[in-house]
Amino acid sequence: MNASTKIDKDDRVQFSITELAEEFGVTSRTIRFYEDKGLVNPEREGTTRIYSRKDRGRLKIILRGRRLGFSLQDIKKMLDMYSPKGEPTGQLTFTLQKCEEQLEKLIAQRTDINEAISELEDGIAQLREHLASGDNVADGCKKTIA
Amino acid sequence: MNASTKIDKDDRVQFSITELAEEFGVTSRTIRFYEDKGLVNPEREGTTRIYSRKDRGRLKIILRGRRLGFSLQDIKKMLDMYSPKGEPTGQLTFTLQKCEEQLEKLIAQRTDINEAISELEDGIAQLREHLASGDNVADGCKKTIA
DNA sequence: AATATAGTTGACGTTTACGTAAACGTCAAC
DNA sequence: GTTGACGTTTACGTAAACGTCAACTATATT
Repeated sequence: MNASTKIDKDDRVQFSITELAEEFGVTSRTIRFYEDKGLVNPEREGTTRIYSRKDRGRLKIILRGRRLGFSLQDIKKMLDMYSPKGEPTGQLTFTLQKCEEQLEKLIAQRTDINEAISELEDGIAQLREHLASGDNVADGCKKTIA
Repeated sequence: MNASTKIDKDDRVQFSITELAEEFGVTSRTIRFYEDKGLVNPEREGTTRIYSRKDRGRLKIILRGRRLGFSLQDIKKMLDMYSPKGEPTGQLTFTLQKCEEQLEKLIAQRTDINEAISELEDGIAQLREHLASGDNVADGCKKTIA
């Protein structure tokens, strides 16, 4: 049980926690944390975690979900509703709904950020004026920004 | 000490905590919290906080700072460097620098958000396709979103 | 006086996504 | 037979910006 059980090289079937951690640019602590939260459930060899390709896939999904701003809770639900055998219709509509919600949130955020950016740009311009004119601001400037 | 000390109506000189809380749409607890953090320092009449117009101005600044995404710490520094008597030059350049930093952060955030939005829009489109075609997704869909 | 109203302090709770140490097991290599 | 790398569990810590609650106090009105 050595050369035969040992995996070849690149298209692995099993992965260690650190391998996946490195591959995805997170710490193993993070991956264990996801397990705590019920997002992954690797096999065990004794106590050591053994990750399958499927587990790896789930991790990929989790990480993308995070990038897209989903909470781990939402991601869990999406994954949970996926696993059953047959019709993933429920899961699909759920995911779709969550995606749409998130999309709206992001758009709202973008709006906010755009406003903040405008305000800041204006403020910066005014600050520069004051600094250039050596203005002895007494009480008027703070109204601009701070 | 009633009709004379009582403020007239609109261009007040003193404010209670709840007045300001309502005006700015925050709870009084929040305002006290800001005081804890050293952002405001209202007078006291006994134990009761009395906010001056200046305090109110500071609150305004604080709230705008929050909207612009500054941390309370940064806001505090901006405010702190303001109060001294003379040249607010130091404060101005500090504030300016912070503003520029924040502007960059916000722009970076906007970029991230825009990417996320694109990804989400794509994902949503694909989910819709699958749902429309009644696709019996086995393992391919989850690669899309979840 | 007693209730009502507003205000205060202090301390702990909340949320999210992990970090960080402690203390120990396991396995291969030297 | 020890070293070192990697792994495990348990559990408390962190950061930000408040919320919540309990127990008082102070003032005003009934």
